[in-house]
Amino acid sequence: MISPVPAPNRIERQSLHEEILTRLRDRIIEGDLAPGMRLNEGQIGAELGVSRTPLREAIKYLASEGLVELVPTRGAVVKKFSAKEVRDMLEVIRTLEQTAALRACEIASDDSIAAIRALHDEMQAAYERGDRMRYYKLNQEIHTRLVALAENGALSDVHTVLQTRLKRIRYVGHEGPEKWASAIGEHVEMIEALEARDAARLSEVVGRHLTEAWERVRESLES
Amino acid sequence: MISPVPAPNRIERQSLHEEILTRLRDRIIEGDLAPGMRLNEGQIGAELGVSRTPLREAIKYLASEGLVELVPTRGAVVKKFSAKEVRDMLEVIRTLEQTAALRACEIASDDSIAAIRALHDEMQAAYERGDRMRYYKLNQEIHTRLVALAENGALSDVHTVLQTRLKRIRYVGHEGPEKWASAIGEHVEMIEALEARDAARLSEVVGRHLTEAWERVRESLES
DNA sequence: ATGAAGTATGCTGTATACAGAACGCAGGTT
DNA sequence: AACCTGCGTTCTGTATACAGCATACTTCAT
Repeated sequence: MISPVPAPNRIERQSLHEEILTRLRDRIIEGDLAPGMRLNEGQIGAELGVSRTPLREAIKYLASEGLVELVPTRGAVVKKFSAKEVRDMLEVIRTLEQTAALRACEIASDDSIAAIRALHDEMQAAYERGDRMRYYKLNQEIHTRLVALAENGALSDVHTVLQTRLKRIRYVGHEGPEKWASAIGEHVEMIEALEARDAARLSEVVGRHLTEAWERVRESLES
Repeated sequence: MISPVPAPNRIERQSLHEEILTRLRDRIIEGDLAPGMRLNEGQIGAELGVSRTPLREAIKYLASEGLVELVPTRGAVVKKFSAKEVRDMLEVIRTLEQTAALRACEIASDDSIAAIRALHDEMQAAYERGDRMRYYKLNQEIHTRLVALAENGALSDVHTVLQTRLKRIRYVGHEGPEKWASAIGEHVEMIEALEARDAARLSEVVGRHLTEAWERVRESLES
């Protein structure tokens, strides 16, 4: 049972469809709404304690983000990604992060790099504690921050969209501690290259990191 | 006055919000809905002859595409892009097209390249006729096709989104026949490099083409 | 027993109705 | 004259109502 939205909880004057949007995204990423599953508007609306109108608006937004697919007269279905689609997305992400890496080495301030280093240390700590969720979130955050260093809004936008589409899959793909370890090693290299402003090396490591990411998730996908 | 949607016109079983989506996109690109303009749901709904419900759904979709911005309790506003934002988008597009170019030289079939050549010839003809709209549409189509050659759905997706965001601006930027001419020249080079499967050259030309594109539009933007 | 046709139910797609917030205007006060 | 204040209008945000399509089930015929 999902707890309904408490009325005066949304102090931020956040509109309801926006809150629903976040909730649906989370439920998809967590796998509560599994790929291929049809979204029954009546049922989900009841679970969330909202009417179908703002719910439908949130679904349309998710459709544009690529997390659900709209099937005419049959509503929305949680998007199911093929192995090729995942690989394609990772390839685009690699290109985007490499582009960001080049620019980051030119313009990134010491402080912003230090902030990423701090996140990395925290991530490593989470790894050693075995705190999977925290590790995972920090991992994503580091990649987001790296792209942000390029100070290109459009670049961050498209990167975020693709990262969001893959969140569910990569979350599953990081099961098994041995997979965490290799990812950590690559991250260490990334931070070092960044601190040295070594664009070529950073680009190389980022590329390798995402190739490895593909290897980590590929087995969890049927072609 | 905008002609309302004829009821049985949508034979394709296309849902109404989808049709509205296309219409709104077109009106934004054509400048009928100018940047910064608020979208009055009542008024636009009346003009299109539809109720607010599907209209709002279409607006949410446009928001996710980045063509409009949602302001809480104040509805949607047509997104206004700064010079930097435009430049950033063009830079990402350049990266994407270069990535596509590399892959395209590896896997593109003769037929698919010939198809692009045909589009180019048609575009040149439109140029010589002075048919601006046709020229413009073929120009966009050629770029879309080039990216499609890479056979990477995610790549095409994000490219399309960015291209759509810039459509209005690039349309305006192509005013003045002298600007057409330079763009045509670059296109000729692109096709030749593609036919020769010369990835390095193609990537270089694509990069130059988009740098030029920035020069063509920059003056029409205030910083 | 199996297949086809008709019916019944549930869900989506769209319209309408209602509540609440923001903006404008008028009138009064300093 | 400028500014504050209160009211009214207009618009957004959400809920509800209704129509039409799709699917599943039942029933009948072969």
